[in-house]
Amino acid sequence: MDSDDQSPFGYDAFRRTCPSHTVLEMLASKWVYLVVCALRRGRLRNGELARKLEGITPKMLTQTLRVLERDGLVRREVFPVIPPRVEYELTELGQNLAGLLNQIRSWSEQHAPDIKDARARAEHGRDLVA
Amino acid sequence: MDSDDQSPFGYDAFRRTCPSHTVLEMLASKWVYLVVCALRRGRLRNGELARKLEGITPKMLTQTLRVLERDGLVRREVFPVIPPRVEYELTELGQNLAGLLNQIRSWSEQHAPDIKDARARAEHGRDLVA
DNA sequence: ATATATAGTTACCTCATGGATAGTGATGAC
DNA sequence: GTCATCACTATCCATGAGGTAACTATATAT
Repeated sequence: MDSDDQSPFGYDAFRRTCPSHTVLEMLASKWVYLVVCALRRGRLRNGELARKLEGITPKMLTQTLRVLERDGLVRREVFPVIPPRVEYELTELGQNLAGLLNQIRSWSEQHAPDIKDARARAEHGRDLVA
Repeated sequence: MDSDDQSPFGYDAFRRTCPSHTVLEMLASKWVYLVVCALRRGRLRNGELARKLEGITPKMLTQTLRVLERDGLVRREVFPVIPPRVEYELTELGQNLAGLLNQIRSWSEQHAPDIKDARARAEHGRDLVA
């Protein structure tokens, strides 16, 4: 893909026309990555998710799941019983996204050390730079 | 890569130990994607970047470039002349990141339509769902 | 003397994200 | 009657990312 030239520059154009923006915006959300990872192995109930995602509040869990559902990445199934039972699972699209997350993780595992090194060099600053 | 089980759950653990967090955090920044794309074709001066990235303010341009420089993705070269001349270019690591951005764009181009469809379905809501 | 060009700073303000906390509804167990 | 369970929902509030606008320094050109 070398068609970078047609890419919109300027943030407004980027947001309106570049598909990457949609995805990046999702991934920027604090819990999306974790929720998708948690669901990779199969369907889970709300409570199971809440326990698995240590530190998440019910509000953020629901909010995240609603966004994911709206975007077609997660399927929500409600069992009309009492007490309530609700299960969540990745759709095909969601599993596909998990694949992208693997690519990102793979890149990160390869290169995060370089970034950390650069940060360390920048932090200790010029006392080391002759 | 199937080693999802060792992945930290809970946001704090994620942040401290998962390399993906470092990268995702970067990509969440509003201008990083655009700046890296702008520099893909070669080095540019500050003013050239400012003109290319329609809508960016000098503050955000500098801020973004400083972060990228600190993380070893961008090299900054200062020419001691007046008026000042400063050029920026991607490091090898930065070009590598551009590769990841291409993967993300590729995925996005393939699947963003599905996401948009899902959103449209969610918006018009249940009046269409029998 | 004044204007211009370049590459930034600096101070201030706004608004969205997300955290904290408490409340809701329905039913079966005790 | 009331307590527990489960899956939320509602409300308020703090933090920080990012926007706005004005200011800086220096040498050359006029």
